Amino acid sequence: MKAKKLVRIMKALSNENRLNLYMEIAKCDEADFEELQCNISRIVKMFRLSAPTISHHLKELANAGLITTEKHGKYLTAKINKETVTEVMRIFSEIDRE
Amino acid sequence: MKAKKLVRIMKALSNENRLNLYMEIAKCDEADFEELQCNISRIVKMFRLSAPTISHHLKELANAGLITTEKHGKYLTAKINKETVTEVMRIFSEIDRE
DNA sequence: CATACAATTCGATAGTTGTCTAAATGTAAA
DNA sequence: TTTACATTTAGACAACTATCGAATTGTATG
Repeated sequence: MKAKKLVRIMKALSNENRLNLYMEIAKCDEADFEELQCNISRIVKMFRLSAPTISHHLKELANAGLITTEKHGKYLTAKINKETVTEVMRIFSEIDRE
Repeated sequence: MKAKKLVRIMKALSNENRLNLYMEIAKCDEADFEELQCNISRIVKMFRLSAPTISHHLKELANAGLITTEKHGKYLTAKINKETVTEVMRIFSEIDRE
């Protein structure tokens, strides 16, 4: 992975609210009924942040390749992009081995 | 690991120069003669950044628990804190599994 | 169609960060 | 002890970011 891409990933996770948002999305992935759980309007209610702010954060997470989003009717759902997780792990595991 | 700690780690790696600095220190760890290789004054010459800026970045990396530094005479050396690497990997591997 | 609600876009603003230069401090060696 | 060099501290400033409220757009449903 290019350094710039990794920077974008790290930057996306370097804000507490955005990191929690990502973690919350990760939790959903675990659950059986994704559509129900990872509904963003539900998340907007959970976090003490305005809808525009959540929308902005989601875009940054998506932009970094950390999540993907899908629109179902008027609702938005998000899920983790595991490929990116794997790539990040590979980088850290190399550092660990050195 | 607490979210706040992870945020500090991510923030430390979210700047391109600081990430490259960290990677460079990781490379040193690989080499046989650490003292020679990871000398910070050498790194200051490598990067197109002033000494104060490098000093500032090193402090942030150290503050996040990503590196440790040691002073040998007038020289400073740095090395990767592998414990932190392991912790970060654990978090990502959990996300990967979900 | 009109209403309600989800999400996004826009524009503003306070706070944070990366970087520098200048000055200070620490340490080795002449 | 003077000099030289490594590093840090302090202070400043431009650029970036997180957040909001208001306005807009999209979509389902009464």
